Amino acid sequence: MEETPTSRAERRRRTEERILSAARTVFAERGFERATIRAIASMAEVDPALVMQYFGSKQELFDQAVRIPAIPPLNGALDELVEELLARVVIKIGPIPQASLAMMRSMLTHPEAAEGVRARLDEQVGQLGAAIPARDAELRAALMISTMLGVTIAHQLLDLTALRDVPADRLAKIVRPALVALTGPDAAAEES
Amino acid sequence: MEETPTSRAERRRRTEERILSAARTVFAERGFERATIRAIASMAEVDPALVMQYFGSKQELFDQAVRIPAIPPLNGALDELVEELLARVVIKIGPIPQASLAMMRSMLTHPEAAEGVRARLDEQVGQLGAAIPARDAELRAALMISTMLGVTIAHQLLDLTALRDVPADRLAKIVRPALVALTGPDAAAEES
DNA sequence: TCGTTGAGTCAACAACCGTTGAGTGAACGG
DNA sequence: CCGTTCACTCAACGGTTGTTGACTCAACGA
Repeated sequence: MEETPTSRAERRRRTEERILSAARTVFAERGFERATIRAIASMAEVDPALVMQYFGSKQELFDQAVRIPAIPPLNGALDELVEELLARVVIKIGPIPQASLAMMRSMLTHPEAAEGVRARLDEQVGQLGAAIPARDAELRAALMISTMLGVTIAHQLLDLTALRDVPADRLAKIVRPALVALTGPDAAAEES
Repeated sequence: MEETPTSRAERRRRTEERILSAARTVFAERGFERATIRAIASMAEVDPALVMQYFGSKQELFDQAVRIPAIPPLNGALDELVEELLARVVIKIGPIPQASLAMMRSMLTHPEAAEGVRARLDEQVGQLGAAIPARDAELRAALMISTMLGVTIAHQLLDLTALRDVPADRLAKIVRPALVALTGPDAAAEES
């Protein structure tokens, strides 16, 4: 069973990843302000000073911890985009990356996190808006994103009782028509 | 011009309200953790110690500051309810009470605030669900509330660029069909 | 008029947190 | 084999924050 891999580079790599993992967990459940370097170090079974030595500051640790490997682009036909949105925040109910949860948890109280989320959402709004034919394309896209954001927050972070233990496909089935409705007016309903 | 109203009870009442007002402002824009008693006291032009003397603790100050005078009930026909929801979080664009903003700002990082918001939202979900005929009434109600929550957060707290300076009625016009879609299946679209 | 009450201030304590610098011992390279 | 490097620890500093106790002074009641 796994001999102690006493190799310098290897040990370094492992404890660094252990710290990052602990950081993601603690940031995700407490948010930036309440998360303490000491708690993260303790969970990673490491001295707090080591965290500083590796990452320089709490903010840089946060940045590295929430950095998502790639920004999955958002393009294709409108119907596929709706489905993709649903898949991302509803279907992927368990494996919503802890990095994203950490960012969302902190976005209302930590300015840097707010900026990060805003930038990422703005980007998605742009991509999504490009696929919407209606006037107000960007506005509609922003409202679609806002909707998914609200569902995610209520479900994952606030833990609304009515949303507990609801299978993903039931959520998707109900939310889908709402998203479609946001994509544009399907017929009349236009007046001065 | 307003002679100094040197009456003991009156002075007390006024500075207390000044502190509460400052608390609402600071809590709303910084959240519970980042808001400091000293900052609140400074804004109220009062010594920090006085805040403690009046309210006992930071948490009690928060409780009193975000306590909303009455819980506006939510009942009536379904159409009216949708309109009421829209009115509350979209139309009332300016005068969303600072107390509510303070609670929302803190709800992701401060457990007490989270509990308060959850309780209030659960209550609204119950009231709204009672007016929805479809099966999954409560689930649908929860998703409607979640949608409005998302729009409010994106618009008021995150300040999404696509939602900046958008007149309230334009928002309402686009969001309304989505809310209606969440109230239930209007026709077929039901299979195994 | 005079003792009492209470609004408001000042200085400080205790705890916590991010951060730092010196130090230790084992892996590394020659 | 030995000096160097480097992962890692220990103890502490400095700043901020919630909170407290003693104090001042003007309004109050008799």
